[in-house]
Amino acid sequence: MNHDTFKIACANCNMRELCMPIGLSQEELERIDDVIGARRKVKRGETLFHNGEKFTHLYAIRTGFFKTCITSEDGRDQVTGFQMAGEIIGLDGIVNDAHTCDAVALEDAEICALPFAQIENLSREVTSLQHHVHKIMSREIVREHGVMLLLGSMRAEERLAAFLLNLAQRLHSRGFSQSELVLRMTREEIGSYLGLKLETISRTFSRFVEDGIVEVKQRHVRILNTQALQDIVNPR
Amino acid sequence: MNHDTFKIACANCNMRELCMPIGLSQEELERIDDVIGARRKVKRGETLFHNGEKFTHLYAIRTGFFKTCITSEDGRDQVTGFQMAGEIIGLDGIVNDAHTCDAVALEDAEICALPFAQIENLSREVTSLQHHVHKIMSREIVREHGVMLLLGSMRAEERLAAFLLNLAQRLHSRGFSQSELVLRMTREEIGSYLGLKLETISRTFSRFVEDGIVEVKQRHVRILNTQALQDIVNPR
DNA sequence: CGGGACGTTGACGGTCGTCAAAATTAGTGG
DNA sequence: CCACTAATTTTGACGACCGTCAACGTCCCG
Repeated sequence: MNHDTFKIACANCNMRELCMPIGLSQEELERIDDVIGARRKVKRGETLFHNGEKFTHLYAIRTGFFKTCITSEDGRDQVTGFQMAGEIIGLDGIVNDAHTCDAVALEDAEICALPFAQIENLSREVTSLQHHVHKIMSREIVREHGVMLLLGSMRAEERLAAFLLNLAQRLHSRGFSQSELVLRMTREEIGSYLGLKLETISRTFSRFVEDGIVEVKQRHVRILNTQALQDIVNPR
Repeated sequence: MNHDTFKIACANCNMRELCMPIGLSQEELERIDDVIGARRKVKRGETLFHNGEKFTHLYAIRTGFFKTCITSEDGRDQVTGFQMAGEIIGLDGIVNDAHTCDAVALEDAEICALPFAQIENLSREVTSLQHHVHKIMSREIVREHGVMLLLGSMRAEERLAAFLLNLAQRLHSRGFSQSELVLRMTREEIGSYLGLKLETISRTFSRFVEDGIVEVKQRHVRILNTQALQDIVNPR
């Protein structure tokens, strides 16, 4: 491995509360530290893992921003999610010991590689870790249910509004502004995630701007009227 | 509880290979038996659990057919999946200790209630059970990725073709015919799952019949040309 | 400063949703 | 067992929404 690797103790990691169970004892934290193989930098555009690759690790995002996407046999592409600091990716690989999607960094990122076999070992002894792993997987299932609702029953405006609100909320919970966000992905990637074409994304942004709901300057978005976005998602 | 409950040993259950890890020792099988609370009958139209209900059990389907569906605040409805014998439902409830969807029996069914706390306990000791639980959750995540691809990038014909092939394949792996199937759900429920209106489902069925790809008599469907369906899903 | 990736906007057409009516089936109670 | 009602399905006409194609504009990076 000539990757750029390094190591920081979980106890010193500011993402701890997000990716690890809270309420661990000092001893348990140290044991988890042993599990963590290495931190690694991933440059913008590089893939962390790709479809078909053997599954060995989960990855906790320390900094940066990723997309995961699948490609069907006939070349159709679908972004299945955007992930940011504190989130875990690679869960899809467990079932068949191989990843079924690509994880691509949309900006320079740092990740912790977590050897899954060791996570299973340790979670047999540390109950809170075991439960945490179950929760992370369940959370992903629930998130995808939400995406199915969005893709199955919402119109373009509703999808984009829901997308912006979700992104803003996640950034806010990480200490960023809840009204100002920088999109790390292209219009095409947003469209792929939302089941729309890039032109529709662009047009819908323009309509939001006309209506004074957001300001858009390239990938910089400022939400001027959160309530209006919520009303679009949840019309009465 | 005045539910209609009963109990059959896992060792005697013909669904064992589907819902439980293979290669368990006799002793391990017996311990899993202790975990299983009770089998229960669920009549057509009844719900096994519903949105908001406290999460305590996973459910293994022994016989019958279920749908799971979520409802958004403004009343939008989305079927998130159809489940049949051998499949596990309720995984969405883990993350917040409450179910986030309804599970409704589409035909009379029998299920095994699996107290999740006991599953966690036992899977700390039985490695193969632990790994099996992880695989089941990962499989659900991968399945949902597939649905996202379908909802995000396929046209009506492609969605329905993919749906029929998936159903036929799952029934076939359970020993049923791979060309003859009985739909347990309405056109509206198919439409909700596929992100289409019931009229579109009906029309698309009619087109398949015109093209000699399937025979449809109400909910009885006979697939006459599997290859044609595959070509629709995966155009070259 | 120049080229390529990305984004915006317009015109037009197709797919699917909406509304409506009729046909068929399933369910219920007498 | 039959009659009656409710539920489901089919089919048609029409329109809205979004995709397609095309041209142009903008930004970023070497």
